[in-house]
Amino acid sequence: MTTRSKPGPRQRLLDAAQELTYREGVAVGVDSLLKTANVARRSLYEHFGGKDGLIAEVLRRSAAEDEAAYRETMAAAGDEPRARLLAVFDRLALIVDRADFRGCRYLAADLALADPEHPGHAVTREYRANVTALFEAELARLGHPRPGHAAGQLLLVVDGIMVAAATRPDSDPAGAGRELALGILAQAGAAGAAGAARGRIGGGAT
Amino acid sequence: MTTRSKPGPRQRLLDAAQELTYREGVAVGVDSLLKTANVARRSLYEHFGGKDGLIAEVLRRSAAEDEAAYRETMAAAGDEPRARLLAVFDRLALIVDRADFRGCRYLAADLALADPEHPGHAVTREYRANVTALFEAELARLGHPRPGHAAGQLLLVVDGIMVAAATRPDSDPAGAGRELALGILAQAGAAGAAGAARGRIGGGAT
DNA sequence: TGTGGAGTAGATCAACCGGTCTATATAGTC
DNA sequence: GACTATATAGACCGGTTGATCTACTCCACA
Repeated sequence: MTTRSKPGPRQRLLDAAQELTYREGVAVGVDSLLKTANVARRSLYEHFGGKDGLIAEVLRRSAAEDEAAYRETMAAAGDEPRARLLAVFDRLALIVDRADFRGCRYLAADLALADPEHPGHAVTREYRANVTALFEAELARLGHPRPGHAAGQLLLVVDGIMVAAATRPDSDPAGAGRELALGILAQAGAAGAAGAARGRIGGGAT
Repeated sequence: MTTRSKPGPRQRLLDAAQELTYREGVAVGVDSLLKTANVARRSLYEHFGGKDGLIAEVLRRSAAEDEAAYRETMAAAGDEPRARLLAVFDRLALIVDRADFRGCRYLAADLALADPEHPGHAVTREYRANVTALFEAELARLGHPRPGHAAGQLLLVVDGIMVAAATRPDSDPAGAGRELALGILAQAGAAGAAGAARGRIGGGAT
């Protein structure tokens, strides 16, 4: 838009697609993408090979950005693992309350891309694995007895927050989810102090 | 399938659509629905007014069935509210592990139906409200200090289980979710014992 | 100067979409 | 037996989809 060193068709297309596929879903028409990006039809097929390639690339870029945002959020919260993890949920509360929030892009993509061979699925899978690993590292530092399990639980809560925020925003999903996260983190505190006092802690493999 | 008093086109169409829209999403083509149901094209428009009407009706029927399943599960678990609620998550573990599990039908429908005025959205909204109410009633009986809030949390966990099971089934989502549910119920136990002995805790209204 | 790659504009394509139509067949009822 | 409801079969419609193709413009660089 601004007359600033013209970003080039590829960039414009990625920008437009990133926004449109989130707002309207990955089922947006190619024409709509081209028109929004002010890009010739041919450029799409030159740069991305087709709509599927563009969508996959958009998911890749989004995932990289979101992962970076996770890291930044945690970095800004200091060194204490507990504070770093809670900061994630505080940030989630802000995201979810934004007027343009429309749910989780990756979940929507997975549900909308019927073909299980679509390259987008691999991207979303890796994204989730990376976020889980991020959680797990903090939980391990926190001394949680089952960091891998708890990381999965945290991601489950994150997923639940996103879904609840998208489908019934009145229920304060972020607040409810944060409380659940607190419960997960509390197990680390209890286990750290009292060991296996609660008894349920089985094979603690990652 | 059995040659049993021919279910009629309307019923056949509903049956086929209920299965196909779950397996392939609500974006299935009309032709595919008609062919699977062995129903004439015209019958669809006679009975449901169009594809949207059929989808809405399928969602209504599914919601009624699923609500009934919730009630039956709880009824089969006896009278104890805690056992009744945990039975829901035990059943969820079975559902999620079935080979034909493909995520939450209602969430997928909400994400796929771009038009916010689509009649399907009202159905899914009511379904979620009904399930929440079901949870809330048990939590209130359990003496939970914030049954409405906790019910929202339980539904958040249910949503999280469904999403996690659909997107990363290796993470034992049902087990992880059940533990979270236990934590929510535990709050009732703690508050219930103290609250019942000392009198009511604030905000006890539904 | 001029050549070639990149981008644009847009016609065109086959396939498919949901929906309407006519014609025909079947079943139940007076 | 005739009438009417309902269902079937399938041609047909306009619109849209993603994709291919040609023709033209533009600009950097040799």
